[in-house]
Amino acid sequence: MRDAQATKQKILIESANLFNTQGYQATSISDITKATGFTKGAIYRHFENKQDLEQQALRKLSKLLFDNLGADIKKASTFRDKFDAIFNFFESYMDSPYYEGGCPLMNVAIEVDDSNSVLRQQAFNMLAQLRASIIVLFQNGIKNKQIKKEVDPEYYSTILIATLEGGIMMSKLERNKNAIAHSITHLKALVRYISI
Amino acid sequence: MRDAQATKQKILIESANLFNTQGYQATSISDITKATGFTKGAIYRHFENKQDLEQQALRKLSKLLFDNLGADIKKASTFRDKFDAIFNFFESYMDSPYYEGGCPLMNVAIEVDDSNSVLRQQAFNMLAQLRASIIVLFQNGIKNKQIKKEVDPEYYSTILIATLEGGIMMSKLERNKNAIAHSITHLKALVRYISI
DNA sequence: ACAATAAAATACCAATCGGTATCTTTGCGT
DNA sequence: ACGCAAAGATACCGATTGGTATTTTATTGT
Repeated sequence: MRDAQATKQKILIESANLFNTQGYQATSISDITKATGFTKGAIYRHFENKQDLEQQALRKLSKLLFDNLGADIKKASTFRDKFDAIFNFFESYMDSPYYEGGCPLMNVAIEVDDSNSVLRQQAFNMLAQLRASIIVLFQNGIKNKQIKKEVDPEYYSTILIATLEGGIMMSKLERNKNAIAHSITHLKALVRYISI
Repeated sequence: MRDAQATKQKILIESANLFNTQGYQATSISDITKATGFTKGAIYRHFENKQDLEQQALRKLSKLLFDNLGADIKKASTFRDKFDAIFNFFESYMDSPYYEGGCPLMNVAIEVDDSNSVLRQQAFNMLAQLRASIIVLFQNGIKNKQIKKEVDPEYYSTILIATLEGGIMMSKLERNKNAIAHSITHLKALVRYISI
């Protein structure tokens, strides 16, 4: 047979890219055939329907995101460097070819507000996972006496994510890095402020 | 004749609502006919095409936003109260029936990344207007010796908007006010910090 | 070498899209 | 009271949508 696994991955990668840049609803199956070179027949062999493809594509984006972010955090040794890894990761949304359309989490969160949407639930889970991994950093910082013990990890993780996501949105809209750069500068000062 | 002005306004209001909740591309003309009770004939009498309707609807949302926000800011007397007015305004995105779909600026910014899109340009202008009006507050605060003179208005206005928009996104996704509430608490502390 | 079968291409489907041309209704000026 | 023009309804258009049934192509085991 032809390499079924390879074509499925290609369809997944290309459609994830299109979904993240143009939007999920705005991307048609025929858009994906053009991008992949495969026909509808190939696509519907590997995916039940468009919803299924959307969900699997987002899962791929999510995995890519957390794998890379997790690796970057792990690579950093000091807790301050770990936060910098997060900041750099978000700044890379501006020029990384892997996430052409910006943050997949935000893109889905804004596009989908349908209550019973699986996509929405996936975005919800992504936010939970992102917050959880940041909370761990704060907790470890407190445990290791690098962060003041009265700091509320849930509170500060929320501030971090909100500022980063908002900064990305602004920088994408203005097509320059000022907003995300300012956001990161501010968050670094904040981290310094709650450090011992 | 029937009240042409009234029907145009109704079409504008209902479509603005749909665009802001479902998305621009995701809202079809027939969606609008169902929401307004008018037929396609009526819609295309008042608007050249869907793009034209989208642009006029967004302009209406933008005007509504800045009229209300401007009035709230004007009503507040002290500079601290003026900032609170901004914070309250963003918090109201969570339950105000006027902006069911969240912040129109962010919604358009995320949905549209087409370069030559008029909608994108409108969102860009909205961000510029929002930032400008916040910068004025900082400048006046400095002039009146209520804010430290070394504060950079452009920098802090960016932080404010980023944190608020990000907080709204998170709160919308999580369907509770924690994120936006934390964001506002943090920004209030920040304003206090740069106050004299 | 050749079936068997999985993978992908092709050809179609009804429904819906944005948009237009035409017809009907409404209300104002006279 | 009536004609006229504006407002809106109706009926249609080609293109595209997501999806399916069927056919062709390629690979593997024997």
